[in-house]
Amino acid sequence: MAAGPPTHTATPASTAVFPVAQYDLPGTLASGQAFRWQLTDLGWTGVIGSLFVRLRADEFSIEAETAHPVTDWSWLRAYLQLDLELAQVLRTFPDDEPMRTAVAACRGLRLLRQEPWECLASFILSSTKQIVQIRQIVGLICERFGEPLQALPGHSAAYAFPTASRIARTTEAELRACRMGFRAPYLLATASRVAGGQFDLAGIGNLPLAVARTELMSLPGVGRKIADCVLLFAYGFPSAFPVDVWVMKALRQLYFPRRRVSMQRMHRFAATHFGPWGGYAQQYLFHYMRTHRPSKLK
DNA sequence: TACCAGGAGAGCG
DNA sequence: CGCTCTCATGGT
Repeated sequence: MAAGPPTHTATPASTAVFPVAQYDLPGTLASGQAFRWQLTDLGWTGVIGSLFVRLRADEFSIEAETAHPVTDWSWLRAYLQLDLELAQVLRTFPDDEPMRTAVAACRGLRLLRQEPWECLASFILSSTKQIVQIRQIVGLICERFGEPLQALPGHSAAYAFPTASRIARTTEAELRACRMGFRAPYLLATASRVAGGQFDLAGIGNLPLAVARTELMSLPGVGRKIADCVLLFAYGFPSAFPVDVWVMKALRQLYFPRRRVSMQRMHRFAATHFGPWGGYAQQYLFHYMRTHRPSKLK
């Protein structure tokens, strides 16, 4: 099964190559910040906005292909955050043993810049779910409620992430049929508020971090952790520091090995200890714990 | 089989 | 406040 050269019957596709340094594309796409990327034998495939995208990477570049003509690739540069100087970010991390270990173990790990609604909805579905299950649920709602898209030859059908108004027009039963359980009423209610214009997702990015967080937490099914994920992964607030069970265990184990620390104190510690790019540091700790010491939890 | 998962919200003391 | 319980489902 090969991609094959473009034929006269196919929609003209586009290809672009971006030089990169210190960019671990597979690690980044699989690190639990986005849930739609899949590794196929032709590369990593996913959907950004309403475009099917295939990515391939080597040490020095990322090659992107779309099923439709593209001349302006700025949307992809933004999604992959290609203009970020990773070295300058790493330099702001605290110079301590846990951080050095995590950075060494996750060379080239990056943060993506995702579309706010997709990010918000995905993380509402993430609560107390393993990443594989989140991917499955997200896949189901895309198949059932997302707009069909043209994929590149050799790839299975692709769908856009369903809009808030489309989700708002579903029923709780339809959503539960996507295996999301008790998260269904949360997603439905939040989609209704966004689609109905009672909540301004587009304006969140212009607010100060604390205000933006409070706003997001007013949505059904959105607490501190999910709000921080959206602030970090979609709006790019670099100091937003999501604390989930993995990060909590990492912080306890690495920084407070023999002391009981509450969630609130941990947030205070994180805010002061990890600096202006704390969110980035958090992703290194999260990914390090998940990929390098899964058995050392507890 | 038992335990746990990128939690949130309600109820309680 | 801060703690505990429940919620639904499937992976390991």
